Amino acid sequence: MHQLITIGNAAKASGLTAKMIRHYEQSGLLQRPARTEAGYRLYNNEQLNQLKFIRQARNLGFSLHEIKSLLSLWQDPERESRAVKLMAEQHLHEIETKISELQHIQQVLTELATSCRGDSSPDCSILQQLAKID
Amino acid sequence: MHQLITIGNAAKASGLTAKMIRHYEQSGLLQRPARTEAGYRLYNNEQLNQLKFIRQARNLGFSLHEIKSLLSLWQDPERESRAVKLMAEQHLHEIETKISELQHIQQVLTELATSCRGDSSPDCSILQQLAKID
DNA sequence: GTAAACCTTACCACGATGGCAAGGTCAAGT
DNA sequence: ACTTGACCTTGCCATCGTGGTAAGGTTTAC
Repeated sequence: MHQLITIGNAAKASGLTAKMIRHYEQSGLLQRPARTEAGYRLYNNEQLNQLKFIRQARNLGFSLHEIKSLLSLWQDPERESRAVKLMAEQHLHEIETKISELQHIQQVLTELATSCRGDSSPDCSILQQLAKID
Repeated sequence: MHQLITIGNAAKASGLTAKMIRHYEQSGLLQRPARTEAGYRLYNNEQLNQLKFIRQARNLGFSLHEIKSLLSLWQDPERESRAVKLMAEQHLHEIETKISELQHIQQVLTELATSCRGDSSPDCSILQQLAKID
């Protein structure tokens, strides 16, 4: 099954865009694929799976830098699952930190929005609060 | 009290950096401040309050574009508090959407991290899941 | 044979911030 | 008066991930 597909089809099959695939190659996530005589990129099945892997990891918010490591680990038969788990936990920690920050903002914004009458008068507790000198 | 301060002191007093203050001026958030003969920017008290306002709004995650609107509303005695409240609610909605997205990621990552033994063996359910073809 | 749909590279853009370089200015200490 | 250090100026480049556009070459289908 050494089926080779062009970048547009690889994009469709992976859920990425051709633009992103080229960018990932440029960023060193992917090895340079084969080319036709005319210079068209050709992807085999293994490379397509790598693209899908990247997409899954992107959907979980891993950075390209992190994904580069994850791909290395994936392709390394000598890896220790410890290393992978560590990356997941670190990323999880960042996610949880961001959630906390956003929840704090959510709380403040909710209070502000609630306290503002929101009518045609210029009096606005939101602006008052933003302008407060603390 | 027409006390004029240079950008470094305005930065300290507002909690921004001089770099950011110049950038906000460049982006049209702030009117061009007075200058000394040597070209140093000089900020008065009203402008300092604007800087503090910007910082508060930035801390709530408003974009510079949104802050430009908020500043306009703040300075407009004819404003309707409705407009301000609407902006706050729209921003709140975006925040809540982001929180939901991150919580979904959090859930998946937690499951993944839990399911991986994290030892010296190469077997790793995280990688298996990322590589899954769905 | 031509048109549509694909591919190539090379640029520029976003948004908000940081960094660095090369230079001018001011204030304090000697 | 002179030096030193701390400030200020502008301008450019970098980040991160993605999108756009332009100018051109190639393949496919009719």
